[in-house]
Amino acid sequence: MRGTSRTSLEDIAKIIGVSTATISRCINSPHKVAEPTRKRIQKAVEDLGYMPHFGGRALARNRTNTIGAIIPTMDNAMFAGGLQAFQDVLSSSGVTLLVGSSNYDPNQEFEQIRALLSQGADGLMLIGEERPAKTRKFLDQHSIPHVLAWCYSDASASAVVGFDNRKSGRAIAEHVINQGHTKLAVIAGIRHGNDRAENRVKGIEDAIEANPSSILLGIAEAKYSFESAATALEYLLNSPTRPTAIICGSDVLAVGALLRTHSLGIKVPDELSITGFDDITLAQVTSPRLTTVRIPQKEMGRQAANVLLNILAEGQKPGQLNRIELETTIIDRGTLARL
Amino acid sequence: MRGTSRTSLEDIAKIIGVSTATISRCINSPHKVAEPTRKRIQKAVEDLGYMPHFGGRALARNRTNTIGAIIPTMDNAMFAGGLQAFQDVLSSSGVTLLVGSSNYDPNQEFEQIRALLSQGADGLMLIGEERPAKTRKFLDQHSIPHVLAWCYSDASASAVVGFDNRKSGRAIAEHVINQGHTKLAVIAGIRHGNDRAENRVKGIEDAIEANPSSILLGIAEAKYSFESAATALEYLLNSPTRPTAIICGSDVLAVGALLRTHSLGIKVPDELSITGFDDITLAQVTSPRLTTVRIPQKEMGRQAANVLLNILAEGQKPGQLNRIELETTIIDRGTLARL
DNA sequence: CTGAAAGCGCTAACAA
DNA sequence: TTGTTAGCGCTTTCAG
Repeated sequence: MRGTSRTSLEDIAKIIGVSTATISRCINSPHKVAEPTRKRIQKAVEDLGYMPHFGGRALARNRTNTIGAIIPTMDNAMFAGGLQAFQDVLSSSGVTLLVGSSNYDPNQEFEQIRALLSQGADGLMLIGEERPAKTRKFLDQHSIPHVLAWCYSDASASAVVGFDNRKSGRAIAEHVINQGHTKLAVIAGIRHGNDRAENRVKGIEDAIEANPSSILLGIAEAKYSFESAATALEYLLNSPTRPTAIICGSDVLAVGALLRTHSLGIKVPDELSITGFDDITLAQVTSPRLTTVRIPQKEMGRQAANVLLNILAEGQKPGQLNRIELETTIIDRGTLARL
Repeated sequence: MRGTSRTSLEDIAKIIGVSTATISRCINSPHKVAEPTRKRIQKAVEDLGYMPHFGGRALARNRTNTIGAIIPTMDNAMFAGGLQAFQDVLSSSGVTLLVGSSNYDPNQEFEQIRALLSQGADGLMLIGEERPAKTRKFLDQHSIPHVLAWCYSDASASAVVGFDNRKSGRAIAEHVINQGHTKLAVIAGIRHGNDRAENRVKGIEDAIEANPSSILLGIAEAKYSFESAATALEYLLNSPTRPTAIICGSDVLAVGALLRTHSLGIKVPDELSITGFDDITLAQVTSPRLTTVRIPQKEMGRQAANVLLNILAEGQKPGQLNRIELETTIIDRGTLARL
């Protein structure tokens, strides 16, 4: 129902008696317009609150200065920081960000991709590497400029800015083992269709394999909710041999588990160690505060934006590698005991 | 650099030998096209991965099925839940959501409004009531359909779906007073340009005024960060008379204060009570868990979406009131002592 | 430095 | 049921 009264270039043109071309020029490259004309135009534009019509512009220019990002969820703070940084960089380059969320569902992700492209997104930021062939083919077929974040692989055909989940999983597990733990268990996110969750577990398995004294007593998958993690914890505690450390695939899982230990009267870390992954705000707030793996969210967002802007500006040079690997760091706080 | 190979209606038209109009029809109202033609078209569309060009469509239809939302920050979980709910409703009506963030800055908000409208947003969701005359005039002048959330006022000229911050501020303060506290202090968010923060404080003042036995020892403003809240806490604790309860304008502030009490060796709630506002995840996780005011985020998001879709569909009827007031609830957990 | 005019891809009358 | 056609608002040659 809008458009009833939208001011168009032509309206302004009529009012101040110049051609639409001149006004367009004045808006896009002011220096190409004579000083007095420019002044007049700028005043009119200001007074009328003129905004260029996006559709018209998109049509004429064949690009939109818009980038889409699809994250699995907005519900917890997981992706918020990275997205904010991503957005900040884009804004300062005059690019608008469209955000979609997929709810961790590959089909929804595909639909969102279509929607955002249809909305005119010039490029995309996607989370993680794994997606159905259908989606990959689609991106490929239309040669959609895109960058993957929250993951890293040398083999990626796409531009990628992130960290190696497997390596990080291995690092935290080794750290736990180095503290003297041998009986380990894992609470992982749902791995199906989620390479981050999957690879973190693989990394943990790598570490255990490399340290024959340690054993993996069990892996429980849980949705990213406190309740679900708590259930997983109880399940793991009920195994014949009780683990001394539980490595969690995310902070939300770790905190869910930790909260349940409180109500179960289990002392962390004295009786049980718990580690997280992500280092979201939550991790600083629990008692004891959570030992976890810090992901360089902000950095990732910033760099991903730069890489994508770069691809958009220069085109994806065939030989060019757009892969940036960032490091994660283990943040030692209070939930991991030295045995 | 896209568009090199975008498939257009015309491409398809040529290939299968029908007019662009028929294809357009087939996409927008399939029943208006004969079965066999439809099949052929649908196959071609599928095969070629055709996506309608948003700009062209926007231009021809003069609307975009896109709605914009501008929230103060994506950085903490404050608005995430509401936004997710908002988005869910929109998606199921085939409307795309554009998200912008203003960083609590009225000027940035204004710029974002322009950007989103320029992007073709048919309507907007904005947080809070207070904004510069310039912004209000702009919305008015262009008669932009919009809904305000996170606030409520009978007097609002705009559609509004939210809760009365002042009333809620009063409610939590009265609750604290009813627990026997008389010496109160407040850690508020930055009130300038933020009516939610402002009104919460006003509500607290209302309660104190209505209960002459209680006194307000101080108000400290803090940015929404732990560190900043911690500083505010120390400031308040250093006043000649020490408060027994600190009412905070948000959970982030309350948790920041609470964490500092830990390092200060002050026992909460025995030596000091603290209350929050929002009931974000954080509040369930601290020790003790935070007594706070729950905001019906999801409900607010859902209803705001419905109101806005309704306005868009029917036009803003002059006499019609689009105001929905939701209730907040006090969640009693462990940081408020009975004296 | 400015204007005229040709589209960009799509939809919506209107005709056939 | 389908095709023809005239724009939607903007940018961009190309002339002047």
